[in-house]
Amino acid sequence: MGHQLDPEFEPYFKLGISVTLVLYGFEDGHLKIYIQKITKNPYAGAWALPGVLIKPHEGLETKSKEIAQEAIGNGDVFLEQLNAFGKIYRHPVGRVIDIAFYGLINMQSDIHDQRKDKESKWVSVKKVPELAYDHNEIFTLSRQRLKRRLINRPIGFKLLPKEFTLNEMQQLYEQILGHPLDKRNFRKKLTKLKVLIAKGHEKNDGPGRKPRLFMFNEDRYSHYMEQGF
Amino acid sequence: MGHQLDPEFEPYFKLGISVTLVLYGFEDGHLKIYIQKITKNPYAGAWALPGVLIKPHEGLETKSKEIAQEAIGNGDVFLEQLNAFGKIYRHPVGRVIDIAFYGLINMQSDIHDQRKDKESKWVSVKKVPELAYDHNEIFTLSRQRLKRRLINRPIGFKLLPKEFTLNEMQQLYEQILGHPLDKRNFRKKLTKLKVLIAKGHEKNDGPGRKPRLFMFNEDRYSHYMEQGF
DNA sequence: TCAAAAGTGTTTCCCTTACACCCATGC
DNA sequence: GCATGGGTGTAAGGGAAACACTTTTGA
Repeated sequence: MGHQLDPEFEPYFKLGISVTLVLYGFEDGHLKIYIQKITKNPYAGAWALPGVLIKPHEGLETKSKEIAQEAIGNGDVFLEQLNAFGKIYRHPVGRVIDIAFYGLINMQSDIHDQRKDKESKWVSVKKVPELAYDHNEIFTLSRQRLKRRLINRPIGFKLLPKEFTLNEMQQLYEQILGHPLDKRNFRKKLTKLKVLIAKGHEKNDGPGRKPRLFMFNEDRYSHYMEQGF
Repeated sequence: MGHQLDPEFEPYFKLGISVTLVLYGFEDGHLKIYIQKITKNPYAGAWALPGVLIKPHEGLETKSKEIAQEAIGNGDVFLEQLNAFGKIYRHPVGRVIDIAFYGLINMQSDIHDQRKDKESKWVSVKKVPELAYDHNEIFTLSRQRLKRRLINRPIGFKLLPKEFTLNEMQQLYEQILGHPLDKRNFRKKLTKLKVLIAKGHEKNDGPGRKPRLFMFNEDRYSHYMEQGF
């Protein structure tokens, strides 16, 4: 900033702020999140969500995109702020307030680069291990938010490939909502919303009938994104 | 904290964090928020939401309660975190990240003390003036959140006096939602939810029939607060 | 007796839910 | 031909929305 700090304010400008990201993807019928191993002490060797401390001149949204860029080589993905986490002794180095974001990516096209500098992996949301700091708490909150958002907005598409089958989409919804859905009712609702455009048929490797492929209708999509269902 | 900061982390722990509060009340059929005049430069004389910078050992929730305590002499009110606001040049003194909360109070019983040290007032949400910093943006977001919350949770009661008439309650809902409601449908819904307990009749000063008074059913209330409608 | 506010039911429509069988394909 | 996954329709019930008049009271 270049400001000379007024001494009156001096005791206040001593906090750290970190930005943490819960990145969601959908692959092989499973909802997954991205985690990485911490390389530095303290907590070296522990799994954690990607995140960094910010410097005074850095912006929150910008930084969250940078985290995505480092994780998957792509900073141009859907991100939304979750909440601030301010437990007083949260970080071992000093007082840190964490601003958490969650992001939704399409694992087929949005991952441009798997990171090399740190050990990282995508884990099913059902098998998330113990994480460092209070990251399990952040993860839990992000799941609740994702569920709420899915009910009110068509964010599901962010997690699906360009072309997808209705059964894939239903699997995704079931995993986020945490309960099974009726196939016919699910399709009826989609039909009514008119958000889908039919494409051809996919080659299916296993046995069984070839599923129909769909894309989503961008116009309708952005309409519902603003207005809600 | 008493920590000696590792030099590696030194450039990071230089930010300021403020907590800001949008306090809502309902009076004379109007939804209102609490604002106060800033006494110090910069921005001296401008209206703003109540808020303060925090020190490294202070907690976010604790601080938001302290702000309520200073504003209305009562820190025991409903508060919920809104969002972090991180515009880089938001604060003239240095980089400040603001964590905003909103609160709901009953103006008849929760205001124990009107603050004396600063000029302050309650203004209708329809007449909120230009505010300092980015407080108008925070206010706007808080209104959206309040609306969303009202649809899913019975938070309306937080804003009403212990005993209230159905028309008062409907007015409140209409103001938060921003559109008129049908009187009969509104009452039908309330009846079905069984959240109300009938009390006596109020003395009405003007002309017109005496309205029935109601209290809310605490058990039902907390049930819906957890589960949603 | 008039003005002002409170109170009260019915109908229609649409969305939600529950539910079971046939179709295409690969092996 | 059989196992595997994909696809389809109908009926019943419940909540949402539209809609207008009567009652009580104070002046």
